[in-house]
Amino acid sequence: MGERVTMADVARVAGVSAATVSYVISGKRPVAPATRVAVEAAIDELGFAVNTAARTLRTGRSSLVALIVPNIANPFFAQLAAALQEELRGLGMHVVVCNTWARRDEERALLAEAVQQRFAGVVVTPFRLPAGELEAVAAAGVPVVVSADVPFGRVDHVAPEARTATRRALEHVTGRQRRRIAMIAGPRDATGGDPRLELLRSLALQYGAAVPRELVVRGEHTREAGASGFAELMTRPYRPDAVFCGNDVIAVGALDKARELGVDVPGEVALIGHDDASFASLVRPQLTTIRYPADEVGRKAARLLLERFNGREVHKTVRVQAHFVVRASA
Amino acid sequence: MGERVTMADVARVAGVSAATVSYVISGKRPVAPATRVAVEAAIDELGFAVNTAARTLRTGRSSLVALIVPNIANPFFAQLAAALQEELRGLGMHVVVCNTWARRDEERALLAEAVQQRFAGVVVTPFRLPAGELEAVAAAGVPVVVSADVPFGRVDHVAPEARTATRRALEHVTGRQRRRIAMIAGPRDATGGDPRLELLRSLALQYGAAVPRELVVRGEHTREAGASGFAELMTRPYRPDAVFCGNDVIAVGALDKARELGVDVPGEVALIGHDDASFASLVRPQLTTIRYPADEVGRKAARLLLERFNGREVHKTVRVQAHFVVRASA
DNA sequence: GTGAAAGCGCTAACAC
DNA sequence: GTGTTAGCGCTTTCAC
Repeated sequence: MGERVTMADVARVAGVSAATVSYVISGKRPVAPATRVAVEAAIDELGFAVNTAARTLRTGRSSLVALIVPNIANPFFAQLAAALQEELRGLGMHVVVCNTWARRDEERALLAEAVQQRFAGVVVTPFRLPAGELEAVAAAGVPVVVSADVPFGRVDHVAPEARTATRRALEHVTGRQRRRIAMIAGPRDATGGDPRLELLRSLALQYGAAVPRELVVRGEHTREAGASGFAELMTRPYRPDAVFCGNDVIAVGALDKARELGVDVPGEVALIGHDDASFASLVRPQLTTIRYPADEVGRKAARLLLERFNGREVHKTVRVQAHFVVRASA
Repeated sequence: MGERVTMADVARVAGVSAATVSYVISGKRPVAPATRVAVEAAIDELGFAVNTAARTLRTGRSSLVALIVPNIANPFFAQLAAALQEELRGLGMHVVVCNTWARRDEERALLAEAVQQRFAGVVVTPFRLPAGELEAVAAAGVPVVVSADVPFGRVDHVAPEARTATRRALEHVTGRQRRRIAMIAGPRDATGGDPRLELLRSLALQYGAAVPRELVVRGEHTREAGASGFAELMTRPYRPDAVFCGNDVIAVGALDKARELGVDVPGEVALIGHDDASFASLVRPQLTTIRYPADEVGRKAARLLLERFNGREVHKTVRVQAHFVVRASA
């Protein structure tokens, strides 16, 4: 079982040279039908599979795609990973998962490694990385797809189209006479600021609502931060009647705290998340949220990577549609 | 930025041979302190990193560990992945995620690939794979760690110790005068049968309860299967007053259906899951469940792999403790 | 304690 | 349409 089968073996059995075997597999130059058949038969007979290490060494291009995200245990990223892997699998490429824990040094180190090992590509959701550094990775020849609300330099980008969904959310909330809107946002030092907050703010005025500075609290994307953020908001003299959250994990934390404090959701305070992580429909009350389709992001990221492999040079942005999902929390 | 730095470059700068650079890095033979310092300085100066493709080609051993699971989007496996990656990261190893969708052919194909590409190791939760096939992988020289309730041949094994937790669950349930115990179990054709069901059954009698054949329904590990399984149970003339579920995903589906049917949980029917997936404390009522510590499984699997790298030959089983977690559903 | 050199398996010029 | 060959960057004998 430990016997390595090489192209040389296949070549011998098929009565051709190793080069021809290589060309049959890659299709990079024409091969006579009869030769092709013989080679394919030999491949099957011997159970040959290309040694990717040798190929990588020779071509300077590995078959690995790094998925660099804050935390793969966040269901949003887990689902993205599944979709990406699914899409890449047919091409013989593998997805390597890398958690950054939202730390800049980890983001940087992982990216550097992707360059050094000549990864086939990188799909990244940067969090604290300076925007320019992704361009450097792309310039070094590693295709980069960023999955984020805002662009990170001139690299391929899967971007949500969230304007309409956010409008719907505001319509929904203001239609129920809620005007004092708060947000439990991400940390202040996240690269690219907080586009979800900015979008909400810029749109709120049109609906006769506002997100005043004193109703914005910040923290990590954790349940704990959601809980303490919500608690803080409830102490404000100008108390919010609707609370948006940077993502669903935060929203669940807020829900925890609301229950603890005896604050009725959505009676007293409407609560709205972002992402539609798998658990959003599991919590009670079920989470009203702005859905970002993780699996579509994964598929589109794979698509962008493929185009790069096929020679595209100019960077490109593709959009995925966000949707306002009304459940019970608002 | 695209400039490759090789050992030869480092050797030139340090004024030694490439072999010495290699030995400094690997520590496989003694190097004079002065030489070591010079080499390390050169490595830092040039920002050298070993080319893993070349190393893999030469040594016949890659730095990749495959995580082969039914679905990485299941929070249990996502958490396992995070822990595994965390643990392996310091050793310069990477985790490749592979979804099998619980299909035997995928399990087989992924395993075969791990052998062909000489992966450093494999962590697998088999589902429909014949037990013997894992031994074949191990025999081919790829360290295998199986994460499953029961052994899959003579390979390393991270096994839950669930007896005590299951006893506690039975005590809890029977202490509340519930004796008609049902289970929504996994599919019949899963390899290794259904150890969770068997354990429950073998213990139930000691608590004056029983899990009669007509109160066992089966399906995939999905929310839908949980819902339809629960619906089916509710039509039984001998209606259960406690329902155990093969995992928490199933339990959530059962909860969905209970709500739909107006069945009070835990009033009419107690509901108990397995795993303690992250969402278990999110659903309402919060899920009472038998917790399997995913992150500990990930860490221990990494540990077992390391021991193999360091030369252990005999297979080994390590245990992780399951715990009965009482929440609101039972 | 260190170096020289072979070779892992593949791809891509360069022949013919 | 096919073969020959060099060499990717590393590890590891073998030699000193």
